[in-house]
Amino acid sequence: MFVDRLLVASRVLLTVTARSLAAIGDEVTIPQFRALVILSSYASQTMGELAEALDVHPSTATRMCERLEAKELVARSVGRTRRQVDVTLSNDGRALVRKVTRKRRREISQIVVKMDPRAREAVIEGLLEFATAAGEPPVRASEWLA
Amino acid sequence: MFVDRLLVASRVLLTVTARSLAAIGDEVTIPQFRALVILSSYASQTMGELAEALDVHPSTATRMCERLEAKELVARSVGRTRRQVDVTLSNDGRALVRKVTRKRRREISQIVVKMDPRAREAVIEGLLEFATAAGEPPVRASEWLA
DNA sequence: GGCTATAATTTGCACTGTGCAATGATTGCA
DNA sequence: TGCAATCATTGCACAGTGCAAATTATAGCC
Repeated sequence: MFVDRLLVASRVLLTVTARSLAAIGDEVTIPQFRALVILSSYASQTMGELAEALDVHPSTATRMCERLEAKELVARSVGRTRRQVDVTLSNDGRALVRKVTRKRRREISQIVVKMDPRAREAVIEGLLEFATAAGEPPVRASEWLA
Repeated sequence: MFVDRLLVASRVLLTVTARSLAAIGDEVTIPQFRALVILSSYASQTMGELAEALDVHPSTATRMCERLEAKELVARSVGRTRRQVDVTLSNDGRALVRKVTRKRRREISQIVVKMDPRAREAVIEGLLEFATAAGEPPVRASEWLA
C-alpha cells in the first residue's frame, strides 16, 4: 500500500539525515547544532527569538546557549533593549555549520548521483507535490535540520 | 539543485512524522514509543535485544523499561536463562501502539490521497530507488519510528 | 517624575534520555 | 570446581526539556 511504502522511504531519508548528523557527535549535540543552523541565517537573534525558532522553552534556549558559549561557538551580548540578550554565531560556530552542511550535501549527492536520472526527476517532482499536498508552510533553509 | 529539493522534501516528511508523533505526548515520550513499537513486533525480547534494536546502551533500556513498567505498558519477567530479562508489551501497550499507528497512517493517507495518482506512483518508485541507492539495509517494520 | 504592570531572561527544581564504569548475578567451559 | 564471559542493573555525570518563581528592565499611566 502507498502509505507503507511512503513510510519506508521516509525512514530512509531519516536515516540518511541521522547518519550525516552523527558526524557532529563530538563537537556539539544535535539540538545544539540546530541552534547554530538557525543562528547562521541571521546576524543575531534575541534569546526569545531563538527559543521560538527552536520551539523550546526560553529557559532551554538560555541553558543551551550557556553551553555553546562555553565552547565559544556563540556569544551573548546585550540586545536592542537592555533586558534582551542577543545571541550571535562566532566564527568557529559559522565554520562548524558550514563544514557539516557541506558534508551532508556531499553525502546526499553521492546517493542521488547513483540513481537513474528519470527516477531522480520523478522522486523530486513527486516529493514537491507531496509537500504541497501536505499543506506545508514555505520552508526556510534555517529549518532543514529540524 | 537536486540536493536542495531533496532536503526540503525530507524535511516535510520529517514534519509530518513529528506531527503525528506529537499526538502521543502526554502518554509516553517518543523514545518510549519507539520501544513499544519494537516490542510490538515480537512476543517478547530480552533487555539486551531491545537495547540493540533501539541502538542505545543497555542501561538506557533498563531505565526506560522501568518507566514503561510503571505505566503498565510493558512487563518484565525472567527470561530464557535466569540472568536474562524478558520485556513484554502489555495489552495497554499494544493498544497504544495500534492507536498511534492508525492515526499516523490516516494522516499520511489524507495527504497522499490529494496527490495526482501519477505523481504518487512516481514519488514512491523514486523513493524506493533512492533507498536502494543509499544502500540501506532492508527495513523492518519495527523500525519505522526510528 | 514616580509607581506599577508588563516583558525578557535567568534560576531552581524535577524528570527523561543518554553513556560509561563498576557491580551483581548467572552461566558455561576447562 | 573454579574461572572467565555474559546479561542486567546501579551509580554517576551531563544534556535537554518544561514549569514556576525570581530578577531585571521597560513602558505606560496618573
